[in-house]
Amino acid sequence: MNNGRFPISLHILTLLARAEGSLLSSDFIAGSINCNPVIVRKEISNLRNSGLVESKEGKNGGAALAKPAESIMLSDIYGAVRQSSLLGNSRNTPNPDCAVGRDINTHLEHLYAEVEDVLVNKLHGISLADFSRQFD
Amino acid sequence: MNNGRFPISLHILTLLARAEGSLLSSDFIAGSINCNPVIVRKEISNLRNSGLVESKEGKNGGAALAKPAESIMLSDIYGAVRQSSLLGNSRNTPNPDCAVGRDINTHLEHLYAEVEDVLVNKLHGISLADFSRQFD
DNA sequence: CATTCTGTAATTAATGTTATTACAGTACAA
DNA sequence: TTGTACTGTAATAACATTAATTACAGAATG
Repeated sequence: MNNGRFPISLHILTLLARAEGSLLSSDFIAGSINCNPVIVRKEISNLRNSGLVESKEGKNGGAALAKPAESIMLSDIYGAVRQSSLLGNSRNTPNPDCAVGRDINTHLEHLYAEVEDVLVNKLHGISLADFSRQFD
Repeated sequence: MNNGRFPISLHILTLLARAEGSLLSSDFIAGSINCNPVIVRKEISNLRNSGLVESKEGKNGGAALAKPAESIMLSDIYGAVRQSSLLGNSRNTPNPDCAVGRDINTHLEHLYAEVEDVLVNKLHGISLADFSRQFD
């Protein structure tokens, strides 16, 4: 994952945590992140699917946390945005006639699972409340 | 890091570990990875700069490990290829007039440093010898 | 019922990554 | 001493991914 989705989602959630329940519009959030509001709405849509955020349409609509910031762990955010393996994958399928090429993807997957496990454990120890408290 | 550099470098090094000192050509290695030999030469050049590999030009040239596979840790490989933060960065600079926007990059950096630390520790516990033994 | 907002699709623009081409230089071996 | 088989590296092109933009239907409010 080397795109901006994790930091953008964390930014959104930090703003929502600090808004303490009042609805924030995608325009306002985009103004803080300095990105396009459609990107914000897409990320909010994703966070909603993960149960972290709820949103309201129409005039005076916007988004708010779906549960207390104390109970949202950074690992939840990571899980919501994760899409590819942490340390990358080669684009081509390795040569099956080579002892290393044949099995490397299996062993890589195993390694990545182990490594991601320690990362997720670490993130599981930090709540959104912890993170957003730093801005006080 | 979401490109293929880590897996490609690990693939190269695994082949070299198993070659036990005999030189492998970039063409041979590229054949196992199934990528372009120039990519292999570039990665080898990078690994050489990190002191993990040595190579010889000219006829019958090629690459070999610069030190025993037992003393090359996966964290060394990670360090050799790492170029961007693990969990990504937003492309735009956030709004400095917003309490969150103003400080989020500082807090993100701090978080990333902590998280990367546990990842590197994990990788530091696995040697290239450990990894390549799996292919026996 | 005009206004302000979300939700989402479709397109374009920007960026990042890998492949390819090209060629100079090195080492070996006949 | 010259042909051959390699590395090293730059420059470019092809491809993939990511973010921005445009467009518009639909929801809630006053």
